[in-house]
Amino acid sequence: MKWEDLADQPCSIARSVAVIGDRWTLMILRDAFLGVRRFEAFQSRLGISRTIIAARLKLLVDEGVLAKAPYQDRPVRHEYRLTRKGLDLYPVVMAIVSWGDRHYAGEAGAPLLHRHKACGCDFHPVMTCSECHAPVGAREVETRAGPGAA
Amino acid sequence: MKWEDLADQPCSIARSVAVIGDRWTLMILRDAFLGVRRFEAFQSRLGISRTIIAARLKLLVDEGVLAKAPYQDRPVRHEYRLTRKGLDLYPVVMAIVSWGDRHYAGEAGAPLLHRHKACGCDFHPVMTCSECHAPVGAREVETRAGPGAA
DNA sequence: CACCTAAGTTCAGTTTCTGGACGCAGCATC
DNA sequence: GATGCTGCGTCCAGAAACTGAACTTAGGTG
Repeated sequence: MKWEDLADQPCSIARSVAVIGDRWTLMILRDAFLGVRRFEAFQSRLGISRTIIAARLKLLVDEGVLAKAPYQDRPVRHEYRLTRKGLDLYPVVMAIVSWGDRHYAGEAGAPLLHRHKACGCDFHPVMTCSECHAPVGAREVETRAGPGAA
Repeated sequence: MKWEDLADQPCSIARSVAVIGDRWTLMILRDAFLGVRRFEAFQSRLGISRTIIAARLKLLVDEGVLAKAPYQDRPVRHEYRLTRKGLDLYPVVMAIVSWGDRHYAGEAGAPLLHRHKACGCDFHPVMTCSECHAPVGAREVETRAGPGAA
């Protein structure tokens, strides 16, 4: 299977991974959630090839995860902002952060802390059931084919 | 920045992405959560080069996400099982599924349904605050440097 | 003995990624 | 009015990753 074929699979993971599953795309999204908006900023923070930055940003814009908006005229300059669809990736990013905090933080502790403005506490994300609101673990779920199956 | 340097960054995303941020690794993890355990099964389900399967499985075993256990002697055959650390990736996988369901399922609906055994309902994951148990959105969080910052 | 399975490994050819140089538009400075 | 700077890209040759197909190993089957 080629990676472009992933988008055509009857699988939400495959379709998502076709967009965000790239090596650097997740790092770009991390920075986007931290408030980075400009090409130069993404490039200098990540320290990778401008070619890749350009290609990844274009893919994310094409997919509607980021939107390009002018922030000045003469010369026209654009910035990249998370769209609603992009903001919906927050649980993905936080789940990855949380896993990294748990398994790779080491002695020093987490590199970043996240404070929930509503309650004022530093928190970590907990995945809960949309129906009964209890935390859900891998072993407590049964999977079966849905309406969009092949 | 090189791909391998990600693991040394003072950032939980970078460190996690160094392990699971590969396109095929996430697909392997999807299958692992669906119960796939054997080399041949991963290979035939994904339809990609055996070389890549072998390399990705080895990385996941080296990182302690999967564990290799013999399931028969004469000849010895091994299977790959999710470890505790691997099972901790469930929120990541479910968050990706959920995003794909929302933005790429189309008319047909979700390819897979997930039933929470505890309450018996089909559900989607909701990210909540570990402290106040309320759902958390991207805009409701403040980030700041933690003890493990550079 | 010939053929089969599971789990890899090896290899040559192709694709993708990479760093570094370059292009370009509009200022600002001299 | 030539030179330089900033922001945002594109281009190119070399390096790395991926690919399919064949091969290996260790035993099982008819």
